[in-house]
Amino acid sequence: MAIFSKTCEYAMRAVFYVAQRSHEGYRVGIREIAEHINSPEPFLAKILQKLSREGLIQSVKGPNGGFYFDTASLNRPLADIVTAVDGDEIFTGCGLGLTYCSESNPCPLHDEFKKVRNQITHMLNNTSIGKFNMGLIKGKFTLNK
Amino acid sequence: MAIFSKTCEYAMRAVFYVAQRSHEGYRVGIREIAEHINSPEPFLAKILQKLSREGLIQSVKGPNGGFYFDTASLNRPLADIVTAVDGDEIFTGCGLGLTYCSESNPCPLHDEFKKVRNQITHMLNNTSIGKFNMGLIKGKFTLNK
DNA sequence: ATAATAAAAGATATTTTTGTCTTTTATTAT
DNA sequence: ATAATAAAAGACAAAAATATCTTTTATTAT
Repeated sequence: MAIFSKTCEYAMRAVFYVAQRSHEGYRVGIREIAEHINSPEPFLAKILQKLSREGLIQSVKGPNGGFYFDTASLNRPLADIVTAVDGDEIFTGCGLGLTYCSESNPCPLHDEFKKVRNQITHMLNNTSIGKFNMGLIKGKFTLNK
Repeated sequence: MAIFSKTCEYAMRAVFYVAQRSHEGYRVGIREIAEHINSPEPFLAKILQKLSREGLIQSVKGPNGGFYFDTASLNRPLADIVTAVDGDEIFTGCGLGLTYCSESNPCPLHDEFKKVRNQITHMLNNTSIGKFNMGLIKGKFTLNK
């Protein structure tokens, strides 16, 4: 088991790729995205449709259409993508899966697990969708395989 | 999506419960465990069978039988349970699900995600199976719902 | 030895996640 | 207006995770 679902992994990779291409002035078709982030094209399409419906990514149909990010969207935190796709369980859930685990009624792992959750929350809130554009353009980072 | 699989959550809760009862000198039947940690009994049985096969938990069949931990097992880290049940992806996997992500070929989240993984690894390696026995006996912690 | 107990093992079922295919709708260029 | 393009939507399929049921095996107490 990975931390994020496949769906969420694909979403994050796609978002970084589209952000980079947006930064370079392009819109990107679903095929190009899927190829570059190594994901199943029709499945990724579903994911991006969902993000699009929620206004997290922009898209236009037709020739020269595709997905892109406007400036406002580029500045959104990655956390918004994760929440849209996987919900907020990762930010708030109990490590042992206990619904009623809380400060006043803690599970054994509560205190230590809170640190993990906080780290994840910090990571996702402090990473904007466009944060890695330059790094990606310069080939500093990988997004496929 | 939670951090750990349902299977793993049940395993961790069960292990803490059995440890506590072991500490009090009892063996515990699968029904009692399932009731106290609020998990489906036959499914939990499968999980404990697996842990038993790997020698992580002790069991005896027949009257007065059940699951328990010997002293050596009580001192094992929770990480061993997680690994047995969910594998080691949570300790080593890339946040974006990239197989070839590494120090030399990092994904955009690599550095930040490493901190998350380290926190999880630390938590699971520094939590022994028997660590919360007294806290559980004194009612300081919850394991059900 | 026998009966009762409880885990182990095997087979099966359901649900969720992941993945695919087809049709429709919107946009653009001609 | 028409044809070409590309996303949106809907229906469907496969795989994995979760859950259940039945039979077998080992142990204990009588």
